[in-house]
Parts: sequence; structure tokens; C-alpha cells
Amino acid sequence: MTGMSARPTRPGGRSAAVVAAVKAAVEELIEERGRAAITIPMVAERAGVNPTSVYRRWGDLQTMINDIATYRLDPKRPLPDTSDLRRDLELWAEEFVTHYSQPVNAALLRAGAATAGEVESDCLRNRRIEASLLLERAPDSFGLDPDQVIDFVIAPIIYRIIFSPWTVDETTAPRLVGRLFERVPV
Amino acid sequence: MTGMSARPTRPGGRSAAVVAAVKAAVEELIEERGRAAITIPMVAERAGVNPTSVYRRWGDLQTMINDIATYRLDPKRPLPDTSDLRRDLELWAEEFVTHYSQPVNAALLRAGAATAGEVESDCLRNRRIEASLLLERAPDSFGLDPDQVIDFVIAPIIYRIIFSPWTVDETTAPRLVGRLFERVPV
DNA sequence: GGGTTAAAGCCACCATCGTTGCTTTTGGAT
DNA sequence: ATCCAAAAGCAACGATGGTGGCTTTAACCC
Repeated sequence: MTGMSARPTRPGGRSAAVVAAVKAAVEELIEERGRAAITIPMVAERAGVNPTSVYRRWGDLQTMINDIATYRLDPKRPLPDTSDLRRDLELWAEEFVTHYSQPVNAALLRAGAATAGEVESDCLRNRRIEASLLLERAPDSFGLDPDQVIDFVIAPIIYRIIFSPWTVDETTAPRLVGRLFERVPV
Repeated sequence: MTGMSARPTRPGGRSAAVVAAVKAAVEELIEERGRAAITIPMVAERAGVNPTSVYRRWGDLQTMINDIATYRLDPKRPLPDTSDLRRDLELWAEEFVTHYSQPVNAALLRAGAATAGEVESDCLRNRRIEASLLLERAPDSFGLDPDQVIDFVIAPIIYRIIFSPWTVDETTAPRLVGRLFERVPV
């Protein structure tokens, strides 16, 4: 959404210490109170840093969060490739679950939900692309299409992460993927 | 979350006009900018009402939104009962889709997502209860359990309403419910 | 119609976010 | 060691959200 801020021109010493302190503070606060409830003065105080330094460096909270670290799955990471579609989907879904099991990532997902609805989110688009890749690569796709993977694997995981994260565990991904293959063959 | 505010002791005249103007304003603004972006002064200005009146009557935005109208499915509404489980689930899911196709309800769902994750939401709990009722009432539940209905009907609808509402239409509910019945019989 | 009083309006105030000009510190290079 | 420019700190300020005291309006009861 917002453009990326340049990395500090002074990568060491106090500047780096400020960045590290602010990063730690913003992650703590996002976990504790959620993205919507935090402000730059709060982050600055927790980090032991002057608010002006944060305003000068990043301008606003969203730019800072986008810049300070990557809280989304890397679109260029390798996808699982075991020559077994079901196994690939399981590994892929497990990676997704693991990512959003980090409280800070779950909190940022919830924050993203609050502002969604106008344009397709990066997360949604990337997951659909990945699902398409996994299906296209497989010799037999079992009649599955990417929309089904989104509806019956991604959507339930996202739903649970947002609304009842305590119901997500290591059995969630394989169970949902397994359900995809319990079909009457056409 | 917050307690309910009492209805005005003066149900007519100016008091009622204020409530109506504020209700219209808050719905417009929630649709236009989303729940997170609106403030009481904004609502008051749109409504042509003094902000103090809003603060005095409701105290805060969340209390006002909770009080001013019901933006959630009535837990006491009758559930569909056609003696056909699949048809009942379709009607039930269509009602759900219709509700969240109202932009104001979708916007409030997104806002709810932003603050979810600590306790089970009313929406989630009520939908699970309703799913249980529909399944228990049916002579043959086709081996379905409430969690499956949540994962494969409710979650995809919620996911799409939040992240890509333009992909939701009148075919969504029957398609998702239909998928529930495409199982290999155990 | 007149009186009573709840509720709306008005205004002054406080707290907090965010901005800006300036000073001080300090990382990195010579 | 010294210089200098970048970045942090400091302080004063404007803008805005929210609160409380007081006045004015008008809904409801008789």
C-alpha cells in the first residue's frame, strides 16, 4: 500500500539500536493490544526512543510496519515439490499455518482484514497463484481447481486464525487438505 | 463487549430525530470509510448534531453502534425447516450471505475481525449452534458435523465477504453446501 | 396552554497525536 | 584525532478527540 522507506544510511551504532528497539516494541505492542490500538508515541516510549525520531524516519505507523521486517510469506520462497500433490498441498498449508501461528502475524492479518474489501489483497492473490502452480504442476489434479483450494483450505485456516486461533494446531492443515481428496470422482 | 445503552426516555420529537440522523450518518460513514476510520465528531457533523449530544447519550462509538440498531443475525429468528437437510443448509447459508451482502454489515464484520482472537465471537458461536441444530434435527446427517459446516460453508463465505466481497453472489451458498454432500459414503 | 425536566446545544478546557525549527550527539571517513 | 553530515533529542506549537459546566430547547404530563 505505502511505499517502502529506505534503510538507514547509517547501519550501525545508535541508528541500528533505535531500529532494533522500535522493531521489538512494535511487535510486542501488536501482540499485546492489536495493530489498531497502538500509536507511534506508545511504540517510542516502549522502545525508549524519542517519538520524533520515529516520525522523522518512517512518517507513520503503517510505513514503519511495512519497512521494519517482513511479516508476510515471501512470494519467492520455494514451494514444496514431492511429486505428490496431496503431500505438497499439506506442506504448503502447514507452512501457512505456521506463519500465522506467530501472534504478530495473526495480529497483522486481523488488521489487514479491517481494511480489506476494496482490492484483492496480496495475501489472497499470492495464495491463489501458488495453489494454481501446485495444481498445474501435478500430473493428476484430481479435478481440483484453485478456487476450491482457497475455499476449503485457505479460508478455513484464515477464518480460524482470525476468530479462534486456539483451534488451530498441527492437525489442521492435513485434515483440511485431506477433505479435498474425499470426493466422488467425476 | 460493551453494555447496552438504554433507549431514550423521550421516544419522539427531537430526540428521535437525533437518533435517526446519527444512525444514518454512522451507516453511511461505516460503508464509505470503514469502522476504524470514523470518529464521533465525524458522525455528529454528518448527522448535523452536536458532538456533545452523541458523547452524552452513548459515551463512545462502539456503544453507539451496538445500541443504534442490530447489525447481527437475530439469534432467535426461525431456522429453515424443509425436512431436507441440504435444502435447510442452503437456505441458512443464503440468509447468511444476504446479511453480509449489506455493505454496512460487511464493514462491521471486518471491524470485528480486527479485534477478534481473544474470545469466541458471538457470530461464530451462534453459527455453530445453528449448524448443530440443523444437523441434529435431520434424520440423516450424512456424517456431517458442525465443524465441517463451519469450515466448508461459513469460513469460505466469511473469507470472501472480508477479502473479496465482489466474488460473493447468489450461487455461492448452494455451491458451498453442495460440496458438503459430494462425499464418498463411509 | 403551562410547567417540569430530559435532552440538545454551546463553550471552555484538557490530553494526545503529529509537525517543525533548532540543538546535540555520534557514526563513518579522512 | 578531527571533521562533518546524518540522525537522535528537545521543546514549542497546531490540530483534533473527548469531557464537563452551564444554557437553551422542546417533549411529555397535567
